Amino acid sequence: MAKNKRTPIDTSTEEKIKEAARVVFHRKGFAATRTRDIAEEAGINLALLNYYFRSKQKLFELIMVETTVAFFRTMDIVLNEKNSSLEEKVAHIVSNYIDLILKEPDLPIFMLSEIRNNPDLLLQRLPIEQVIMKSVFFQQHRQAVGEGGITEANPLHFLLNILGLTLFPLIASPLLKRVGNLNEEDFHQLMEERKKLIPVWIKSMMINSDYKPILMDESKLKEND
Amino acid sequence: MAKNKRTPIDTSTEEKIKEAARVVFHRKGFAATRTRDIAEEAGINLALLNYYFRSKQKLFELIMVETTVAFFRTMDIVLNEKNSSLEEKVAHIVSNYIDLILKEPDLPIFMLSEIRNNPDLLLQRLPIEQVIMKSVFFQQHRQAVGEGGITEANPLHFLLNILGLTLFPLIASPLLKRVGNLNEEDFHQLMEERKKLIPVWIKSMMINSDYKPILMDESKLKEND
DNA sequence: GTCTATATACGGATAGAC
DNA sequence: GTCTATCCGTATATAGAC
Repeated sequence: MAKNKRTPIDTSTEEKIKEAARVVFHRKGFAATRTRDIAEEAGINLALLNYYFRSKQKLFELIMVETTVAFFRTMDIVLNEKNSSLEEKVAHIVSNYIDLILKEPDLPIFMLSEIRNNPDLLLQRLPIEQVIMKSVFFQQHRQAVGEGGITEANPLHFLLNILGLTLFPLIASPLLKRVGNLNEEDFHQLMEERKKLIPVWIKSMMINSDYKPILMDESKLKEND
Repeated sequence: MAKNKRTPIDTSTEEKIKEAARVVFHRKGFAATRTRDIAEEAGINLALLNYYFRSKQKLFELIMVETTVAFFRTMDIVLNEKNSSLEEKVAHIVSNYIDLILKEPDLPIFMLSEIRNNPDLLLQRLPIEQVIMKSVFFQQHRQAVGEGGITEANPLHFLLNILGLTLFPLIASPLLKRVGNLNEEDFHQLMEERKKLIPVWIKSMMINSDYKPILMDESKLKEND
């Protein structure tokens, strides 16, 4: 905050290269990306890339970390909302991820590919485990299970189901468009439908139909800001 | 069949290279794979690769086509079973894909990555659309919708839900293992659980609970062998 | 900071001996 | 068919002028 002296619209060369690198790396992955592609995308000279970032590898790691953090922040924010019910959180996760990935279609495959190539390097340092397993979301899940409101005790199944229903069509979108003969417009509409449908499906598959929404935060969770 | 004169256990050099190429391409993708990696994996000399397959590109396309065909054959066989109900087909799809991908963990990300890099080349020629949209599975779905047995009229949602619940945990397995602190054994067990759970979930989320299983083939489908 | 020119390394592919 | 040695294009990275 204190030393943030960048221009409001940060169109500096360094920032242009970073943005271009993000786009190209996301689209083609590390190995298939040439530094020339990035320079061209950024509209700058190739030598400047090394001037600012030393190497392709260093630039990539920078992008990779930023991307991963951003991806999990989307989840972190929703999973730890203080004033929403479990059902509301489900709807938020679905909606936020659909919006995010419709805007950044290359994000999931990029992350999954590159994490696979470097499983430890990226995952060992980030506190993903903490963020998810100790989240308000999981606390609420545990509480609902205790009260007989949820039929499946393993919270991983619960989260996997939400993410599977939400992310899989986005991940497999090239195939889906081909199989269903959908253009971009149709595909977006299908995903908008799923924003409404998935929370309903999750409810009927995992939440007892006669369970009263007493799984509000008020009862158990303290707001310690 | 007629000209199949290969040795029973085909351990020929050509076959060794192909198998090695399959493994390495699946693990690292086209761009990150060096022909030297394949040669090493196969335990043969680098020059032999070009002797048998002319180029890295040609070898890759061979592997890619074989992989894609095999992947969709798994779906094709189940989707067009003549003597199974819709619910049975759901269970078969889930079980078959879980078994397949536990054995070949790199398959999904490999296919999705490479299809993305070359959307037309691979998908335009294969009759994926026909296989899926005109399958017995989809006919049965349509019939069940007509009889009020299924609540969601769009068959794409139906198939996406099955595949999303099944494939997403497999696709995201490195992340899942980290988040849930699962070793390989735990992970396999989780997927075995899902073999049983997913068909039940699908039933409760998309199939009317009081729907009689009259959606058998006998009534409508002809066996025209 | 930004450019041109170039050094250096790496990977795909082939020549030619065996 | 299989090997060794090598060629050659391409991509990363740097030197050095401006």
